[in-house]
Amino acid sequence: MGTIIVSEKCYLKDPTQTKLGERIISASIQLIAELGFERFTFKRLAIKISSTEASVYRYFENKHKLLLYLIAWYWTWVKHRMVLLTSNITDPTERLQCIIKNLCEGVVADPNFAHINEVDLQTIVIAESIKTLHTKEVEADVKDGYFVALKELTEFVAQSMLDINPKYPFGNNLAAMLIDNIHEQKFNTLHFKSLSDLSIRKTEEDLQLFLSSVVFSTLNNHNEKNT
Amino acid sequence: MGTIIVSEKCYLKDPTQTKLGERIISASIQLIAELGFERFTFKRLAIKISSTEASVYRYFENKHKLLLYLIAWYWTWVKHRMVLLTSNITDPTERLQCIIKNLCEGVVADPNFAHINEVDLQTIVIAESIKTLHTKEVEADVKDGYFVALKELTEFVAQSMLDINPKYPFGNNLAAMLIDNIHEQKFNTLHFKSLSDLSIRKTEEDLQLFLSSVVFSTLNNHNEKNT
DNA sequence: CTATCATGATAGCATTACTATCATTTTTAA
DNA sequence: TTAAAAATGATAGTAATGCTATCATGATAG
Repeated sequence: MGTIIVSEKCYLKDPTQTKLGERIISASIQLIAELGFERFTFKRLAIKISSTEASVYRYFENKHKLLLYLIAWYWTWVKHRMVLLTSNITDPTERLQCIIKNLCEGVVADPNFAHINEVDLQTIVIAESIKTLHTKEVEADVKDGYFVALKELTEFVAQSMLDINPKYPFGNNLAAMLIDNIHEQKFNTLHFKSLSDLSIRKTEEDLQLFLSSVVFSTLNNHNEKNT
Repeated sequence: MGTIIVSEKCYLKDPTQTKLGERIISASIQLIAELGFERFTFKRLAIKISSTEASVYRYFENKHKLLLYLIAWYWTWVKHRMVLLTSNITDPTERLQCIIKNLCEGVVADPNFAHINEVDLQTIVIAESIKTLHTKEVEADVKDGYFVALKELTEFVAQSMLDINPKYPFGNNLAAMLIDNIHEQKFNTLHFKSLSDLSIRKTEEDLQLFLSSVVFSTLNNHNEKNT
């Protein structure tokens, strides 16, 4: 059993500590993936887990906070695996290749977390995560630490880029672009096909090809200019 | 007086044809920019223009359709200006430079459309446009033509990229990434600073530097591989 | 075995998203 | 000029949503 620790700010009562809490997490992932965040309500969730709205509110202030929790969990989990996966790769280029490959690939269920369906969770992140950022409260939410997981992953990726080209001035932007665009491209390929040339059969392969070419071309080209 | 034609699907009654329609558009731009789309309601809008909820509903089915209308207007306007601006540039590289520059720059009020505040409208597009795509109904909305304006702009940009390198296989993806990422980077620089290295003083200049380096490096690097 | 805590059950309230109806004003066309 | 038609205003109402409050019940921990 692994443990992913999510900022306490997201919840009123830690859902990992009780049976009900685990049911809330498990069912909300299923429901949000199925209905989309707009149609998801605590009422529906309560019915699904044979509990009550009031009980759900004892764990999460509102559905926005619950979504923040799920997405923070996801990025913490992704970053954790990313660090493990790349820890013994010494060549910076090889490491960044590995990072991009893994970000592009669809996740598979992680047996360490029985009550979390990582595949559905990734579906949620692809479709909904941008909505947690694009709010009027985003600055307060950033300050409150709701996005540390995403920030740490971005910093990790940015650092791996700077390992290849220490003089590159926009590491954070390129890393943020990479992480964000993976979802955009996947989303477009699925739902807005005319904006994408990626093959539907091997989307992830093509995506990796596309994005690593963008990233490495940019990093290397800047190198040339400076040497 | 210019004219921007937006898909009829967006409205029940054409807002450009009446005084009340123009007041609805004008005030909704102001209100959404000010409150954000979530807190914006037809009730509030009606009060602002000294009219009634019922009257607003006679023009737009719901606030989602109104947002689709505003965003379609914006992209139609941007593409229109982009085509004009680049029509007499023959050198493909110069043309793409000009496109990127103009996409990165903040807009200024267009005297041709007195009742539309283009600056506020751009604020809305930066903050909210992604939400019109990330819905469960997106495929139906794409089919219904709500996004033709964005699609046409993307195709135009993609074509300009292929003019530089006809063999580049991901023109639509690179163009979509460019258009989308402009907003993401601006948004991050304003509201999630640790994800961005762009200077706050000259964000647009830096953004242009960053994005044109990404785009041209990618296009040229692919060239090298193929020659 | 009792005090505390987690949950369930139920009620209720304010806001939102929308529809319906009818009165009034404005426009248009004979 | 006037009657019909169209646009808007005024008002009401309904269902769903987001959230809070209260009290009962059942588990559990000291």
